[in-house]
Amino acid sequence: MPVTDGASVSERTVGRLTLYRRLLNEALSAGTESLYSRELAERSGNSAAQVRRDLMVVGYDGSTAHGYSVRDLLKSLSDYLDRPGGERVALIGIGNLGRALMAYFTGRRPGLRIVAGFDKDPYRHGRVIHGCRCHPMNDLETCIAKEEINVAIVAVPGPEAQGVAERLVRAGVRGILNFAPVPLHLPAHIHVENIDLTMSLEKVAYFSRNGGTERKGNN
Amino acid sequence: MPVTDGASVSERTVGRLTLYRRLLNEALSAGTESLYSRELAERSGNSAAQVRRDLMVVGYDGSTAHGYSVRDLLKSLSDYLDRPGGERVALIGIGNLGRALMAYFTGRRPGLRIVAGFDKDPYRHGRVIHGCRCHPMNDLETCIAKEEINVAIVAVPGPEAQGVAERLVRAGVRGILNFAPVPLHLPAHIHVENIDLTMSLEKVAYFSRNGGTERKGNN
DNA sequence: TAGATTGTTAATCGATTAACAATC
DNA sequence: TAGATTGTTAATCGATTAACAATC
Repeated sequence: MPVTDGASVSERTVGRLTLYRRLLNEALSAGTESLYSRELAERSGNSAAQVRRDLMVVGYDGSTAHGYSVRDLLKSLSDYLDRPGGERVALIGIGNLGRALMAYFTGRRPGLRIVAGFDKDPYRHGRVIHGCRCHPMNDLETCIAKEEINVAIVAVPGPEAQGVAERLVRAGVRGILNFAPVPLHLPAHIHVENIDLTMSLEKVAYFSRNGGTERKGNN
Repeated sequence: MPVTDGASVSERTVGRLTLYRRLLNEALSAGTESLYSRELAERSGNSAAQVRRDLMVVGYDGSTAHGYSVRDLLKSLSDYLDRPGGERVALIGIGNLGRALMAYFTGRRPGLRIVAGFDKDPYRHGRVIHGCRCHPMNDLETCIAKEEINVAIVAVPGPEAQGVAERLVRAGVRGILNFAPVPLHLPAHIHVENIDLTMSLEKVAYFSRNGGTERKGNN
């Protein structure tokens, strides 16, 4: 039974849970039916204590005899992490990066689907890219309402990102994955996850000169 | 004068420094010649105390009268962050995502250039994409040595990533930006920065349902 | 049983923020 | 000067890890 919540969970913990899920799926494909915290720790690059603490939050109890049942744990993780019925995602900005993201997410995780694309370029309107139709920006609000979309990916140029994000929030979006290299200023209840490609590459460049920072596990 | 180093700097600090640099460049474009920690704090989404502490590590002193000189601070940041002569980067995997990354980084930051692409698909060998030639995987080691490359971007499918990463390290690469959704197991002195697109989207989806986690500033 | 693993709390570690004397 | 800002240390905060009784 999943924990009745109450305690809020950190961003890092949720990240690690999604990683565990992936590793558990791999294990299941390889025919492994049960796993110890120690094994999941090695594969994920975290400590065994952290794995146990993380798994506590999803409310699934392992056994001291066989560790964790892979199937049962996957079920608990899905109950904890996924929206029942699946998550419907909008993608704003169908440039080079946007199209690559379309391709990347298509079919990768069922239950996490990009169902609508938007671009200001009329040339792209009506086109279907990787099974997803591209709409004009004017249709943003109505389309997001009609399709019951809660999550959006912003892949527009930096100067346009803040305006687009504000429109998304007014349309009812609650979470944004932002690829534009600008800090978005939005209400506190909106969750924003920034992927700043240039910043990441600059960090790698810096530490490639100034010694590795043996950070463990996930980003 | 830049600090003679000694104290190692956290990954987060370096990330914020690159963000400050971007904001300072914007300010300079807008004609702003000096800035207070408070202003940089607002724009970056961090606290003023943190901005001051961060800027201390680059060894540039502001003045109590006018705050920080934008030009001089940019110079100090460049001295601190950049490799003299610029950073030469290799990109492994020229699929949808790889090509988008080529386009994204081309001309965005001079001094941070993708100078060689690699792919196992013979169809792509010899092609020039966004000004960068695509080589066969066999040439990886020789090409990286010849081009004096220290940093690589891995955009190959998950199952191939560990093998590719090990070859890169043997060839002399010291830092890797990894887009493959697998934890890389490499020597501790190699810096690995993971960008896990699915994990990031799953985190956004989770927190879009379970309340915003008003995280400040950068990722 | 003996040995290993679990859930869970206490101790540790590191990063952020608050505070303040020195400065302009 | 008075007010605001700086560099820098101390206090706070949160996350990770170590430890251990209970369990199989």
